[in-house]
Amino acid sequence: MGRSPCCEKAHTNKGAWTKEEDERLIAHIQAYGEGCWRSLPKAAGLLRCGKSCRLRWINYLRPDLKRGNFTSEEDDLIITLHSLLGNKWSRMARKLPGRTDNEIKNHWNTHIRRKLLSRGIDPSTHRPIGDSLKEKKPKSPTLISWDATSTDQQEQKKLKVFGSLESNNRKKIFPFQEINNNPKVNLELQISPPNTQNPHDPSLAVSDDDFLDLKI
DNA sequence: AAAATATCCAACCGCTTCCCA
DNA sequence: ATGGGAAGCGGTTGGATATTT
Repeated sequence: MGRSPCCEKAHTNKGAWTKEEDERLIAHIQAYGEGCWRSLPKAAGLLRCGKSCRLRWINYLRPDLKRGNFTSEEDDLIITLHSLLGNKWSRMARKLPGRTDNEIKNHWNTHIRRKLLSRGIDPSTHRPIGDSLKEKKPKSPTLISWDATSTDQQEQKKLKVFGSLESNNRKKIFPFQEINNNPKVNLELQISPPNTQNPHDPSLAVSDDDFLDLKI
């Protein structure tokens, strides 16, 4: 007794979308808006599962998508966000307007991971590979550091970021100390895990999104 | 020029979370 | 409080394209 499938799979198309399918989906969403993905395919005259329609729209057809190559600033932001969030691609996408979670995930796996590895940095821990092997458990607060030395400009600049939360008095404090103005190169982050729950007053809970409301 | 291999990324799958009756 | 359906999310796959041999 499994769960009922999200859609009738017997008569649905799979694989790459055709131009006509794209046009149908765009026309339908322009007319009726997003949402109700389960019923959308039938209403739009598409032989697709609702999930597939949603994905196609979000990852490819949405008019606000940026597309094209990632800038080095976007790369840096992704690295920073990944060090804070891990593989929370959709959360990262919220901080990168015009980019989708899928796009960021693919870019991470194909470009950024390799870039970090070539610099001797473990992409999952953001620590030098040697350190990652030596230390099994990071102490709290977690220190994340990496060397992103720019070889072309021979810049040696550092940004230190200190984040902290104060839940007792309804204040969130993020004293970010920028030692230099260029976050592209040697970057060290010191973070503490967000205090997402206060047993005494749930209204004081701070979301990870609040914690990440950084100006990087 | 052809075959083999590597890379990229759109799309799928299945699990989790959210929401509402 | 709870169960079920819908949406969201992240890991993975597979096909198209690029590069190398």
